[in-house]
Amino acid sequence: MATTARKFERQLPEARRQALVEATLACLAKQGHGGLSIRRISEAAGVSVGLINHHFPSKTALVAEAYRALDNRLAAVFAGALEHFPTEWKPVGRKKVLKTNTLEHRSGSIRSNSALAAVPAGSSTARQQLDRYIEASFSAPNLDPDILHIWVVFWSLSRHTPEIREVREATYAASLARLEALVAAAMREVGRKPKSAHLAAIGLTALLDGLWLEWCLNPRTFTPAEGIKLAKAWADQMLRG
Amino acid sequence: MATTARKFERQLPEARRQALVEATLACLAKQGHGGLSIRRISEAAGVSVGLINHHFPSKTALVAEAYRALDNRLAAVFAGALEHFPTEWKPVGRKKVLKTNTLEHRSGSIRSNSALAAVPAGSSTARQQLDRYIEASFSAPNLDPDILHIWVVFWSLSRHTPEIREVREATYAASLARLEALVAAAMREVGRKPKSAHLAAIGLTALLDGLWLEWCLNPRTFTPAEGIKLAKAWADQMLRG
DNA sequence: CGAGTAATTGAACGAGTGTTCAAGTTCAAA
DNA sequence: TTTGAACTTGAACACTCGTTCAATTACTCG
Repeated sequence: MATTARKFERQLPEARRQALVEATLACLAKQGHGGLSIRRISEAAGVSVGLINHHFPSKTALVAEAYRALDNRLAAVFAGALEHFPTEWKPVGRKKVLKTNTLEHRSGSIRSNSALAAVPAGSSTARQQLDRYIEASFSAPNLDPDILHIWVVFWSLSRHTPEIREVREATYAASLARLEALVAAAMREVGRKPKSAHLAAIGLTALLDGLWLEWCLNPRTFTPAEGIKLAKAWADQMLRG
Repeated sequence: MATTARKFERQLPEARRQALVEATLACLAKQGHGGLSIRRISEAAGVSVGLINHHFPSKTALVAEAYRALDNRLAAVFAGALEHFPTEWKPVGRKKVLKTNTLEHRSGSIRSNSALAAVPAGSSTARQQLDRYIEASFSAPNLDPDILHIWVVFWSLSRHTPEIREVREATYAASLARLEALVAAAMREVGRKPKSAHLAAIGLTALLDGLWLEWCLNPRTFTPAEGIKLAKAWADQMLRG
């Protein structure tokens, strides 16, 4: 009588780890800091409480992994948004037809950041890519209060949890380096020396983070279009000196 | 035999509430989110666990009160920084001697925000006050990683805790209104209509919050002087359009 | 001084925490 | 079909959590 009724399904460690990371992000999005409990996460993943510590040395390690996963996803979305302007040398005088479109993202795949790093000096598209970057910051799937709030929780954890702090340090440095390269390229386009690119990238990141923060806590404060306007105004000023 | 050895000291509810709020902020600064426990706070305040719920209906109410207290303190520091430029009509051509000084603040007193609201249209000091505001953002006692991090914890709580959310909403609105008045006054000084003052104030607040966030998580990213430079560059751009 | 008010204590409660680990189950390889 | 490695379970452990409340203490007022 129903001898084939399995009580659970074995999975490869890699797949299970990924599912647990996904469940962690889901709990975080739904309940914020309060969602970060072994029992809530294991229930969301449909597994028992003991399984988490079989695949991760500690809860903190799982959270750190979730941080990395979310950052990878964000970087992929940005890279995808930038790829819509191919970084070729030939097609220069291209009109900005794509500007008004809502972006479409492949949200799953984790792709290399080569698109940003490969921005050639003097390319006529760097500024357009910068605009793309800004527009992607205020478009789906990034502009989701639940998702944005996850960053706030990670930030609040990073100060007193070394493992989380290390992830934040590394991901921030990588993200800043990519943006700095883009800013430097845009500066060269307008004939400026990219001396201040580093600080300018820090400022733009801070502005975007600050707008994200406010918008996720109260989306009625400003519209996405206004956010884009503010960030582009910053970019303008950046490129003028 | 020492019959006068009191086991505890009675205090007026108001004083005790204030002490508990202070202990809450101290725990928050020292341990972040993990410091928000009845036992830790009561120990820091030197009282028993039961006393908190005698003076506050719930832990959340105490945290909300601590939020309000911290915001009041911040507003007082800003108001104090602005008062160093008296809002008189007479002394116009004043040189900017005070620019390089490190600020001194009276950190305790909670004063009205009339200083900011009273900025007269066409006053020659509005832009200087704006600079003062920015400088105060990156000077003691504001620029303390432990203190700045408290804001991050409050932000992380505000999304899923209605009582905290209400405090954030109210304090943000008030702070934004003050800054907007200052920005509008500075715009009028340079002959611009203050139409965009509201959005500009949102942007400046976001930039400052974003810089605070990054600096408190990793003070090595940029120096306070660089933070001031970035914010003033934003102000410049703001006043040009 | 003696009585009343209320600030304060601290044990107790029930629920939730992350982690451990022996026992059970699945599935691929022999 | 049997073996065995390891993925999975869930009870158990030793906490910590916020809150309650009867008892105690301090101080004021009459």
